[in-house]
Amino acid sequence: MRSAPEDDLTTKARIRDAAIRLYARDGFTKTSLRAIATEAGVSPGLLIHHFGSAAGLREACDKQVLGVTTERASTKMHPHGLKDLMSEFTRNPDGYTLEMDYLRQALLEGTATSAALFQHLVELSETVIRAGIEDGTVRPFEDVRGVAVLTAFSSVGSLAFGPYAAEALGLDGGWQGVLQRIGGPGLELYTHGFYTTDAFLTAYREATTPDPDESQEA
Amino acid sequence: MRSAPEDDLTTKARIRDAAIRLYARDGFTKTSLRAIATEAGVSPGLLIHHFGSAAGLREACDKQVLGVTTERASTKMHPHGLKDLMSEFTRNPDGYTLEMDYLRQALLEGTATSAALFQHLVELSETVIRAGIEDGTVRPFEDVRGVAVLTAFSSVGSLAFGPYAAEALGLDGGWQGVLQRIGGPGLELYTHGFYTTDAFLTAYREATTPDPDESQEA
DNA sequence: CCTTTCATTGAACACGTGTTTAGCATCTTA
DNA sequence: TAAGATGCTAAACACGTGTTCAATGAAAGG
Repeated sequence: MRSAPEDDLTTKARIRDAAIRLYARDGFTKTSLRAIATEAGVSPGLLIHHFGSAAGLREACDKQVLGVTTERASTKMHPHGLKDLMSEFTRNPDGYTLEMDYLRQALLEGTATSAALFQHLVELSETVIRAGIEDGTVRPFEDVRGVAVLTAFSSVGSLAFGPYAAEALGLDGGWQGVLQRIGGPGLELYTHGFYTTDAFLTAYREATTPDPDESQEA
Repeated sequence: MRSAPEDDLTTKARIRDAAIRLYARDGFTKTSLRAIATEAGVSPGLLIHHFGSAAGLREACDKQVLGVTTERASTKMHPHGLKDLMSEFTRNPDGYTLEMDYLRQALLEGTATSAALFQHLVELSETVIRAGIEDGTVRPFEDVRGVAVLTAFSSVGSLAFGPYAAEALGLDGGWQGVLQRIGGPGLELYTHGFYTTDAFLTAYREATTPDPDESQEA
């Protein structure tokens, strides 16, 4: 009783897939309707006949990519943390690259979609962190949301700037190789920390909690 | 015996500054020559008369912004770590916003400039980390460059996606407020780590060091 | 079979872009 | 003062963009 999936072999779906491919590869602003039409082997007018406008096509692509990724994410997310998703990813890295590159471009685009994407990731991080605190594997941070934003910065940063990091690390292939290289240091950082002492933290706390009677403190 | 600085009041400099302002605010692709001309109170043809082409104007802007920021960064970087730069920044946050927003756009742009910028930041992070390891304040990581990439992800992420995080945190004003909010959790994370146990790290290490004679290990 | 609908195309249009060109005014310099 | 360079403008050009429109082909339905 599927409604649309069997519709996925039509020219309309072919156009959509071609658009997703080019959007993911070259970005949204640098991809013209004519380029998509050529990629799909079709005339430019047909695109807007099927999707109404360029914005309509973009919307359909967003819906498609967001649909499959959030579906995958939610099914892989509920049981435990990111572990399943990470192992799933490392098992078949190529299965996600198209959607990931698309999300990367959407993130770099600088529109309301980018903001929504980022904030969605923050919410997700916060949920995971709270669960980790609950079962005792994650430190009970005061500002959980702040930590969630921080981890979101790392995740999103690795996705958005992974290709550049690949060059810096002498790897080839975009963010996929970077993720594997980064896993070790990341876990090391996340279990043992970065500094050897808590001098910086205590100094920061003393500096940022300026109790009004600071002279009487000693 | 200054060569150019006194030239900084001419219309050519006014055009350049107007361009930097618009580039920083709206991004490069969304800023047209005509918009810059209007902002500078000048005719479109004058821009290319002074700078040869749109690319020439862009280049001049890059040179200007990169010049002042790297000058500031190097003078503030040499003595100690980021501490001076951070305190300097928190003291007068508005003094850097224009250049930072410009760099943000350059980072999000997705050209060779973005990659160069990121890689420069990785080098800088690595230098700082190595210095920290030397004086004993930073943990002696195996993969220093990997950690440098990781910290670069965080820095660049906070710059690039700070505005979105501001919305997620209920702050207003872009990445400036986010940095202040993030400082505490960041330091907490960097001194005590994220996890409470090293279970994840050891599990990862066991999984990723598959010595060929694993059965004889015990 | 005829008709009606729909997918598809090629050419055109309006618009915004970077760039060119000719002209004008203004300032410098001999 | 006359001449020449320079700062600057207005109008136009070539080009790429998204979009429209009339025409054509094929498939579906009565």
